[in-house]
Amino acid sequence: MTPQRHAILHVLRHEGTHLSPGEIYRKALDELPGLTEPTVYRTLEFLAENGLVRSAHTGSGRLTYEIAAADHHHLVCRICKTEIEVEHSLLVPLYQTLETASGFKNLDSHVTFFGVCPKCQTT
Amino acid sequence: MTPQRHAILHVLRHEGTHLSPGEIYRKALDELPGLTEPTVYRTLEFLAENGLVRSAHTGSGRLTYEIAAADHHHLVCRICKTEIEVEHSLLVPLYQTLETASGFKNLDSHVTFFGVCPKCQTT
DNA sequence: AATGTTGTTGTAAAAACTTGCAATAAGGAC
DNA sequence: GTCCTTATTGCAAGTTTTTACAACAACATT
Repeated sequence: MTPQRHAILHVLRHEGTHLSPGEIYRKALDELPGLTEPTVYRTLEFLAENGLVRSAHTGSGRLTYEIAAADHHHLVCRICKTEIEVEHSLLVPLYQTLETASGFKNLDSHVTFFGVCPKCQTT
Repeated sequence: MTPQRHAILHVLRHEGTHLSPGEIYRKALDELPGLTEPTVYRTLEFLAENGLVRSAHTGSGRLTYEIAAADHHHLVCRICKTEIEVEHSLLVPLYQTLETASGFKNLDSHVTFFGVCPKCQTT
């Protein structure tokens, strides 16, 4: 655990929500001047591989990171970008089906679904 | 339908598989010299919104595009990147649950799941 | 203590992607 | 046909993300 990794983890823990690499970089810079962008990207990748943070896809194909907590997924409104969390328990049946059907194991516990939220359905 | 859109659709139809925006740009350039990168990105977004192509997330959070065909999803091996298709029918129960639980509608029919394929499980 | 190995970082540059804006083309109203 | 509106494109510049590589620190071996 290097100072860089601590700083980035601290930012994510403190913010509590998911942030883009750029946002993380700017915030972590306050804590650790001299930190560079490539390090942030590499560190986030490292932390994600080791289960300390989670990455989530945004609609536009960029990654966003948040501190690892209880397994959950995201459901994002395509129109207004409102976002709600989905409990992992809802996916368990699907995951069992997928594992049986494909032979794959260890399926990712952080998927982002897109749809249209109740508010935007009426507009 | 502009020449740009035709060229890009043609590339995707011809290749049959999913490609990155950069690959699409380089291939479409042969068909339509003068085509520019921003146009490719904007066109892909447009075609995806109108259901002519589909975008899929890669592990690293980039988008990849393929010609729209029967609804399906992807299951990608985190280790060796092997990729298999998952029929949409397997997700139908989950989607019904999600829609009931959240009020969201019109859930996206192109999700990418990550896991470890049978081959890589033994290694 | 000296050496070698491994892993992490910063630097510099490249590649990928996005944005704002002016020019152009296409279609509708009159 | 002319004018107006809307949509799409290319250009130029910006931002974000990735890559290659050299320097450095930590640690094990001898």
